[in-house]
Amino acid sequence: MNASVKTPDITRLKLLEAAFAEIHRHGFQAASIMQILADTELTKGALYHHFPDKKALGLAVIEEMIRPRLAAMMFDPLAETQQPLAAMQALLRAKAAENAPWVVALGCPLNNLMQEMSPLDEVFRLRLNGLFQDWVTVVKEALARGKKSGEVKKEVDAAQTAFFIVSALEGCIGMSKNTQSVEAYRGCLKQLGLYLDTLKR
Amino acid sequence: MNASVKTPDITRLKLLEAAFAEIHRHGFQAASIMQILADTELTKGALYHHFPDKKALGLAVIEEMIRPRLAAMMFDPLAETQQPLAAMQALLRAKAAENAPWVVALGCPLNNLMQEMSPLDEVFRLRLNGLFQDWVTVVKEALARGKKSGEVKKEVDAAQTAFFIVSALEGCIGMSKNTQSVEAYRGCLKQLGLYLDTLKR
DNA sequence: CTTGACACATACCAACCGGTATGTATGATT
DNA sequence: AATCATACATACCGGTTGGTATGTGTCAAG
Repeated sequence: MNASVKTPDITRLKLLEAAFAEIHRHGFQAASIMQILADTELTKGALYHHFPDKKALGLAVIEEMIRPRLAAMMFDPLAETQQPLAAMQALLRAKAAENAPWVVALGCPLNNLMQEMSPLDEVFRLRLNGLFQDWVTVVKEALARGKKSGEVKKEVDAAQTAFFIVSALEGCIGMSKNTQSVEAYRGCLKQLGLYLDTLKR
Repeated sequence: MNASVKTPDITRLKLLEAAFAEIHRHGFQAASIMQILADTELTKGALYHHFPDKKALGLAVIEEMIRPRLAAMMFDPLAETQQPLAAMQALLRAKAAENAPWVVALGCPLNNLMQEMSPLDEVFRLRLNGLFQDWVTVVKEALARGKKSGEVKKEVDAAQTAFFIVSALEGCIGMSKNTQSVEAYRGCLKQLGLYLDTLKR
């Protein structure tokens, strides 16, 4: 009956991708199960076979879709750098250089979910905060290495500064989404870059 | 029948206050009309007499609840200062000194709505962005005055920097909400303060 | 060849949603 | 005193939601 018979992991992946897109567009609460099924051309039988409920689907999206993307984009480039400031500057320049930054249209998937779900559901909050804290930790340890290598001022509080950098970046993305302006986005990234310069020794 | 007869503006205000709280808790889409009515001990007749639909109620909350509060808290202190950096530092210290910052629990009402509604509804986005831009403009003009008075470096791009400052602040609040940590909140505000110092001449 | 687990599809449901239509008490106007 | 708009209250409605119960085709094991 189905075109692709007996390929459960592919089906699951299709559901995750569609759910990721739908959640990114409308948020978790407003994300429609029916819309996800329409996008995937699947049925409720398939979805509820792979996920016990909507919440589990959302959590799976966080762990299996958002986390790996964020890791590839933000964690890996800072993984073992001795010059975190230069690496982050390069990262910001690369993001600013995109001709159609997708984050300006719909924002950062992680931040969107954090703002929506954290005050509403403790399980969601803990998962999202775990991912966020991992990010902050990556930046923090990179800054610590930068202090050792002499790129970063010794006075810099690595933990607080890392938290602030990630916060400011998410803030820039969020405000640019609201403004719907790539120009504002690039300007905000530029100012964040200028701030990073002040951390140099 | 009703205890307070013929007091339409009071009724309207009660609806706005309850709607503001409900929206702050659950976001606009998830805000329940029935819950607002339960909180106010009113009925649908009252609500739909004062507001044509839910959307109009939400927009009224933005203009009549969020805007004045934001203006009192953030606009007025910077209105005519010649030392914007000092004024903002004082503002940040005051916010950090609160023993139970309400923004850590539920976040900034403006930012919450921006993140949720901007990609979904253009009317909402324009209203929210209007308020946000007013905020940025207040900061921008304060920075401009600071440049004139000699407090702020001349190289500072007032417009971009103002956008960044507000973005970073909203970012700090949002991330702290997610972390549910007053300590993180204070640390983030402190780092924002250190950034402001770098704008000094 | 049969059995049974897996991977779905179909049909159905109670709950809740925003919104509306109608009824009614009150106060001001004429 | 009669009229009428205001300011609500009550009852109701269609649509959508997430979720479930049941049916069915496929494949692997025995």
